[in-house]
Amino acid sequence: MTAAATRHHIVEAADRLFYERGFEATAFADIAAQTGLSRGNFYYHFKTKDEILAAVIALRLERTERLLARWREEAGSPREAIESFSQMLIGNRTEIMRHGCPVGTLCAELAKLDHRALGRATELFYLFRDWLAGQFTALGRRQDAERLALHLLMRSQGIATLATAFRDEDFIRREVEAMNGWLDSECPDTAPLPHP
Amino acid sequence: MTAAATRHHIVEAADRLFYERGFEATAFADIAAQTGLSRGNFYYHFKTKDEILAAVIALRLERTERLLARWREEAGSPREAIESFSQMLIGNRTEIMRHGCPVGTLCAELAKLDHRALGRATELFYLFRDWLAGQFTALGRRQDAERLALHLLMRSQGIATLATAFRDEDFIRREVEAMNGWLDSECPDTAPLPHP
DNA sequence: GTCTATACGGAGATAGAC
DNA sequence: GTCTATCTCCGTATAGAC
Repeated sequence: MTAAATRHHIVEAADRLFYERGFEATAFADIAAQTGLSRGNFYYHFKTKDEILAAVIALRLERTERLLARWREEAGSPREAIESFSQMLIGNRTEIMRHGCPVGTLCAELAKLDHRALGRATELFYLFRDWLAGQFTALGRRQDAERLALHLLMRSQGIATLATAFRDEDFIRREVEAMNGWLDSECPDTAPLPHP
Repeated sequence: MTAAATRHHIVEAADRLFYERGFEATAFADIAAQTGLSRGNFYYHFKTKDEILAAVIALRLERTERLLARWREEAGSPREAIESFSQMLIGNRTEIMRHGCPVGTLCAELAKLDHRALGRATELFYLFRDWLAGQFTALGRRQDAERLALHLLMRSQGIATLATAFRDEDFIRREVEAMNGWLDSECPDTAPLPHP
């Protein structure tokens, strides 16, 4: 295996563990168990645990950019693109009920740790915000596109947090419905036709 | 100092530190520094760190019950009582921007740790939910009181999470306004009169 | 009740063989 | 590049003096 491949392997395992258990609670031993590598080997690829965190955030940023690009390509309209966002909560409901939103929980943990990487992690939110704002702009809401985008982000975070505490799948579905209803009321001309 | 007083002193310090830094990231040494007690002394009052956590959650449950009772007493109407809830986000904005919501971030951390105390921590959410549902019932919305209550809780969590990541006070104020606007639309007959 | 001293394990990190 | 062995520090928890 090449160095780059091993490195990527480590980052992928860390990515999942940081999400499932949290950054601090994840030990090198956990990553070692996941990857089948020895602890000592990590230090050939990363000098510190913080460097692994930085690589994980970079990976998430790349993936998020690709995801958003795909949503835009596959959507027939900005409205449909936005609904890809809200549908994500349903598609990922199992993981969300167990570990919350990967972005929100990482930022929350880093904020408490007063960790220097918080700013970088917040970039993940900015990606979603700017992408959503772009869709609202395309819907003719250029003036308040950012406000609308942040409102959707806010709702997604609230849904994820409560879903984790309550472990309630119906709650997620109901609130995603309400989110789409809010979209209808804000952008009525884009609302999908009701079923006949 | 009596044993009960010392115990309470420990729990209060742990309460603050668990909120500010998180449960796992808080060490006995931190609590010792806060209280002026020695590490060894803790074990006279609590057998394990988990017992301190249980005591912290119990303290928060008591305090929350008292807070909700006070809100109800001081409010001139159920609608005013509900607005005490949304106003809390503004009153506590500084702490929220630094450490998030004490309830949401604790539940999120315990969920990731797969900690047995998660259920007990979730009781904090249930207190707010049931209290809010009670206000909606008093407003004549008995049928969907719980749904409305969870929606408000959801928004409070989303606001807190984004406020922590973005460190944006204006965002909080704007979303609290939107929250009150949502209240107006759901319970129009209770809406306060617009300023003349 | 509170202290000091200490056990014990696990964390991140390093050194050097292969 | 990857391993094993090891270092050091810090975490929770215990023992026992006062």
